[in-house]
Amino acid sequence: MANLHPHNHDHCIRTAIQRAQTVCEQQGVRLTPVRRRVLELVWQNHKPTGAYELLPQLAADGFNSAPPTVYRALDFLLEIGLIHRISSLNAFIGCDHPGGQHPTGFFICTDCGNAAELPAARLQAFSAELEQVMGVQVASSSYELTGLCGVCRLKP
Amino acid sequence: MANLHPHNHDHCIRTAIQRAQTVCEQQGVRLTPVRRRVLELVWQNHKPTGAYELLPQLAADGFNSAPPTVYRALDFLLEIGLIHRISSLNAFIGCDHPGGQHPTGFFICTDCGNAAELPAARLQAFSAELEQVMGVQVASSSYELTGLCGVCRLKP
DNA sequence: GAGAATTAGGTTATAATGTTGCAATTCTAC
DNA sequence: GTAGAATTGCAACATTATAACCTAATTCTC
Ligand SMILES: [Zn+2]
Ligand SMILES: [Zn+2]
Ligand SMILES: [Zn+2]
Ligand SMILES: [Zn+2]
Repeated sequence: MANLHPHNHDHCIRTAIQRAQTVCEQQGVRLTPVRRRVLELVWQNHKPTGAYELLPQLAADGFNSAPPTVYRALDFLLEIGLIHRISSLNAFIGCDHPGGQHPTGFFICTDCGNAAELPAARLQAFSAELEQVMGVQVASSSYELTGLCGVCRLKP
Repeated sequence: MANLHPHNHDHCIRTAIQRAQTVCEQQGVRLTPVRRRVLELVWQNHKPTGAYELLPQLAADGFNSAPPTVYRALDFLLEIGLIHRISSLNAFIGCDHPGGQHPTGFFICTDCGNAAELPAARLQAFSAELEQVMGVQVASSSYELTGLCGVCRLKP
């Protein structure tokens, strides 16, 4: 929602990094320079970013830049819930409200490319509803929507 | 649901092929031998199937077997809604109720590997709810759940 | 039916995405 | 400081998907 409208994005980045540091301290894991830089790069905008897009950017910053480096950093960030993977795009995006594991859910605008996280509470409720109806036990879920965001709907 | 329990699966396959023929006639497109065989192979069980798994099976049947052949057939079947793509698995699975375009939604059991399509009406309702709440216009959606199915929950 | 237009398939090569295995280094805890 | 764990560097490789270009089959138009 907010992510789909113009805003001070530097604030998004700063907040994301700060939260990441907090989360890492709480969980007793290390936000090393590569991991931190990968997180910043994923947060450079609200568009899902491919792993291979990060390689040259990391290289430009003097970091090692080979697929395993990037994937290890991404796996780490996924593991502790700082980013999500958008599997329909083979891409990654920063999590808006890290701190606890929660279902992956995004709306992605096909016009501007921005993505916004879906309200976790509703996802949770829907997942619970389906568990009931289908008699299954859900362990993880991912909901990916595409279409036009509020801004792009009103463009010429 | 039914797909997750033992059943006469030959019936599933026959039904799927019959429906496919109907859909293709209605839409004025051709269910060629390769396309038909790929559909049968996708329906050989209720587990999502990777494109490259199909190659040797097609070859065994005397069909041409190169990636473009399989991907073209899969693209065709996706296009007219006879199969779905499970992007978290890079795999494909037959559609339970083809005939109209509808959102992709599956529950995949992490123990037995079987997948069952989610109730389309509920997916539709949830998508509409999110459109309202977020002020966006949804064009396509995909919901992928994993966990334990009713059968596997009760195993030792 | 002949010829043009469209659609489908064959073939080769290559792009894009993601992983494995192992050695070298850095960090942590005692 | 030293042992063990975690992290990184590096090279090769595996998997998934597409591009480009051409031939064959089918349908359309006359
Ligand atoms: Zn922002
Ligand atoms: Zn999130
Ligand atoms: Zn069946
Ligand atoms: Zn379906």
